[in-house]
Amino acid sequence: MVQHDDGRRTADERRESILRAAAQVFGRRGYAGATTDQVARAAGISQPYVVRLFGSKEALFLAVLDQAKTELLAAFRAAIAEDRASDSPAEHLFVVLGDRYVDLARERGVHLSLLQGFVQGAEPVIGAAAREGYLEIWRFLREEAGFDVDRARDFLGRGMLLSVLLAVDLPVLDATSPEAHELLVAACGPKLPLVLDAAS
Amino acid sequence: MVQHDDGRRTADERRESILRAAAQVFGRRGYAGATTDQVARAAGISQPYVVRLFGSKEALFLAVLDQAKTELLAAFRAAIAEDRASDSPAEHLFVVLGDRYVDLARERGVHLSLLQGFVQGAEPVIGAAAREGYLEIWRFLREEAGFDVDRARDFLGRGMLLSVLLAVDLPVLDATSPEAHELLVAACGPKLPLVLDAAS
DNA sequence: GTCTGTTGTAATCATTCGATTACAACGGAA
DNA sequence: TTCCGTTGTAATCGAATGATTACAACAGAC
Repeated sequence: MVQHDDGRRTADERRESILRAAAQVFGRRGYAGATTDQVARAAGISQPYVVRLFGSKEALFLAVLDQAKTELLAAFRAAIAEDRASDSPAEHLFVVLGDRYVDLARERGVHLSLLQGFVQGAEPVIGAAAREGYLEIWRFLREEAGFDVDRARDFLGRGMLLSVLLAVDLPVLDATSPEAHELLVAACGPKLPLVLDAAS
Repeated sequence: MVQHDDGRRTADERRESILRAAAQVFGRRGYAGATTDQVARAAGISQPYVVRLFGSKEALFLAVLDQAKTELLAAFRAAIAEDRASDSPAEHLFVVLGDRYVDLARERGVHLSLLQGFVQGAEPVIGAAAREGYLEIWRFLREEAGFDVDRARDFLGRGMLLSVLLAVDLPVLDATSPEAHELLVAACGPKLPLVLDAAS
């Protein structure tokens, strides 16, 4: 048209920024609640282009889930590698991985989009992918992290608690509600400030 | 029309059955993913009547959330009353309330609709109600159940874990995946059979 | 029997949203 | 320059959906 294109990117670059934008939008609104147009605006492109680069809204959501799961496991594996290097007590791994999980809150959208996927168990395609992803995380905790059943369960429980607190957006009440603050401290520990300014 | 009405109920009775149906539908599909028509069919009435008896889809969802929270707290308070009657160690309350929480899985929709509410923190009205509900549960654990911060956090973590497992519908993999079974046993304990046939 | 308030639905409306189509602009190769 | 594949959008379509309206059927009061 009138103005020349000064923002041309390769399709792969576009797909990456769409994935980042979609993780935010799906994470906050959920699969059904989010629109491809919201994703498009967040990525700075038009709605039809989002659909064309991923085929469908469902395919985009599956890609978001896969990327979130991949990032999560990559962060965990990196933490294990470091932990193995410095010889620390085996028990320490529980804390180290927990810290990494909280750190991921900075990566807006990882926890939230994963949880939004888990909550879609009734969807035929998405539900199956979400279940498989959940099992993959469980398998990681049991086999690669070496947690026994009880420890893996406790770890997962702590993780689900933090994820739900982020999803319900409890950080917005941190300053005004002492109980909310108490709960957030209990869930995040000393890393609460990090979570709080990631949420704002 | 041709067939005479043989199913007339009072408006309050209708509201109750709509609430039960809506807890199921919203619980499985989520707020945005569920339609008022699906709720209507599940309740055996027409879609416009659902809207008229509750004003709007949003108001219906808020009513579902409130009812689920009320049922949850009522079950907990009943358990505490029984526990206080028989003199049991204070530590035992953690197990007793946990059992009640798992028992609620029989009441299809309580866990799921609550979780679907928590996941809607970005919605202005629903998000605020969900946060308030979450704090109310936390307050209960701290004040009425008398849990210290760590115990309350662990309890809530166990609860969120179970809720997410139900939401992702992991029970459908129990028979075919040993890992899924292991995870379900870890989360439900000996009450797993109860959860499994509630899910089918 | 008639009148009135309650229960309930069929029809329909306006909006939203994912997807499709047609087309434009740019870039590199020949 | 000409051509063609890639990147991108405007316009639009059709289906789904929450809500509204108009109306029907029944129950109880009188």
